Amino acid sequence: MTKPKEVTIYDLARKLNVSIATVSRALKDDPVVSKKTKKKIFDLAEEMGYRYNHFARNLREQRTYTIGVIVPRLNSYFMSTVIAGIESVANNEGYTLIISQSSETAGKEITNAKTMFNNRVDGMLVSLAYDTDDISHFDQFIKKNIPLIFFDRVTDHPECTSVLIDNRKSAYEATSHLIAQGCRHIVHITATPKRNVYIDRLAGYKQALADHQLPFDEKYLLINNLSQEAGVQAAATILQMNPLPDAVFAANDNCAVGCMMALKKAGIRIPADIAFVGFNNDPVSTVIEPNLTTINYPGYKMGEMAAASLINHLNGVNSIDATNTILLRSELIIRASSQKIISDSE
Amino acid sequence: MTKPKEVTIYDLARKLNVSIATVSRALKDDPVVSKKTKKKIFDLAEEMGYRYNHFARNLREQRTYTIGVIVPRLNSYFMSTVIAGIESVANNEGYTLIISQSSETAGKEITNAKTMFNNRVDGMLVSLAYDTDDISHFDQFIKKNIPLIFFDRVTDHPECTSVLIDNRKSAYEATSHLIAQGCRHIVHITATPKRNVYIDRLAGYKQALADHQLPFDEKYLLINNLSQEAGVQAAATILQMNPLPDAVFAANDNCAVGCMMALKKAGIRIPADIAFVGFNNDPVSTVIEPNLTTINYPGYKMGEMAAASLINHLNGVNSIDATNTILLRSELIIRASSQKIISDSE
DNA sequence: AAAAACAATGTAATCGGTTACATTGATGCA
DNA sequence: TGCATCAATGTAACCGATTACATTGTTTTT
Repeated sequence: MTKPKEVTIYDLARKLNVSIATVSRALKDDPVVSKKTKKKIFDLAEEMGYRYNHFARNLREQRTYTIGVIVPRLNSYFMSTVIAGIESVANNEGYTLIISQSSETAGKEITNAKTMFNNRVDGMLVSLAYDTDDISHFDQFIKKNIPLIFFDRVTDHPECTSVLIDNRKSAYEATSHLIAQGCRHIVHITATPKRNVYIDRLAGYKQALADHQLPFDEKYLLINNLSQEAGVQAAATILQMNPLPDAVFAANDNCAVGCMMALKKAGIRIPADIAFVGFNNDPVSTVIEPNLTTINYPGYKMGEMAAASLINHLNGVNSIDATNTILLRSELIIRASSQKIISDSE
Repeated sequence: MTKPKEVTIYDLARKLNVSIATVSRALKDDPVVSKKTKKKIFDLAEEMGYRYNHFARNLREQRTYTIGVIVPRLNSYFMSTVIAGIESVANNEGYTLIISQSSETAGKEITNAKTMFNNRVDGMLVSLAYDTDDISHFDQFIKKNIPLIFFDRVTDHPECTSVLIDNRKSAYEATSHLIAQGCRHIVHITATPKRNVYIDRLAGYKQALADHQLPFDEKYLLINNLSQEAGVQAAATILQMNPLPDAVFAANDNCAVGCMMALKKAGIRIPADIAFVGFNNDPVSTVIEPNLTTINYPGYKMGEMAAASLINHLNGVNSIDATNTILLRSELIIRASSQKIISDSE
């Protein structure tokens, strides 16, 4: 029941008749300590089951070697892939992650930010919630010079780097692809245009329409929370439209899938009657029938890039300040859900 | 560029002409400090932007208020739901989480355990990787009296509590359901029987067969890693079988889905030719056609229970030692993929 | 051979809290 | 009035590292 006493550098020093300074230096492999002494110290540390006390160091160094991560949700394929990328880099560099989810609400995001701040993270990686309006809860970090990097769901901030894809271009490609398939009445389902990803995808959609002399019709713009259920509701709305649209471009795969299922149930043929394009390349896109055309983008890489930038900055290797935005490549993956014209055999 | 100096209790004490002891006590709302003094201190702390230094406390108290979480993967719907449950409880109780994934490999799990240990977590919540054989990497926690709770993928350990469902019973129900539908040649797809979840599901499957006078046929037992791709390969194996089986009970939904898709492509009708039951109630189970019959179990609740037990134990409220296992309820959700006999209309 | 240079190690202050024990002043009671 | 009691606050040791600066002994230089 009683806790076994921890071994400290004092214990090691006493046993070997050296000073704690020497032990401390030896343990961090300082070249100033002789090889012989180092070996003795390493061996004894091993033998006595010494373990490093981060808190003593943190207290002294005023650093924590901890990175705070706030994501909208963990249970999306994309986000957990990003986190895997972040983790691989962070682990490698000796940083620990504190991960929390905002559950898409600004309130939880604010709470999480406060927790991170009080835990004195050395840096922050953030992807914003749907409904976050102002980002003043991140000012505390800026004020204390704690670097902050946004990824995917970013915001324009003079002091922060962003890691993301070109959402505008991707949406442009998706929409153009539908137009090339002969679609003229294209619905766009997206979330409240607070987040860059939705603003930009909408812009890309509009641009594609404009470039092909198609009018933008407000009625074809459906705003919801992009959940699968929201997709089902969107289907109901679509079924009321007259004329029926001939394509849907949804800002994520989940919502597209919900919508497709509901439309199919209503007797709509996909892609013959309505073609579909989603966004994210979620695994579900290859389960739904017909398989969903979507935009693929590198989540793992995005996590790696964000973490690497942050850590480089923390280590003073290169400053974040110079870089404002890191854009990653994305691509349109064409599957059956959008192919009205069968061009190449599969 | 220079870091603004942090405000400490010494600064507060100096400004108010009280001792640091009084400030420290006031800040933790110790009743021994007078209300007037407390108020003064709280107000000044607020005004000066004081923030609590966890590291000083941790160093002194030899606690970290941190819980380590190791899961096989984050990007599964089930696991991220569990984590959401853990997080809600931990946050509420003032604990911080360190989350990491083993990526289903023992090697990574060992590394993660070491990291957690060196970060001096107060307690551990673990769900084991596929291929973890021995769990000696958790001995270090036991030895230091750091409580350890397993959830879902558990192991029998005299010192540890487990939180899970009755996998045997669930698998028994699933299999019995298939038998009730008239199936006689039931394939079971599962993972290496190292983890309780797979051992128990297999046992439940066998038991159901035995109770209905059906023979257990080794050929009908397919072992793989339960990924979607593995499901596709399983389909190829199934197609070689003679006679063709009339049902598949897969130990997770993902694999079932992969298998179903491949079989459908080969012209097999589901459930007419082969009925399907999965496990987990992953969202994908309602996307696949026909919708997948599966076992639903409460991930969020499981996370809550595991975290609550651990924290109660840490706070000395109730000892873990007494409780060895916490079983949660699970249920069979019948959908189209297994209904050969249409009993009730939908 | 004395001085300078250097390698190896030691001393002691510091980080910011917690808390056992000590002190102070006010109140209660005989 | 004098002593016990108690509420409120203070003093100082402690947690375990880091590191600037000091010290020691050895080697190189002239």
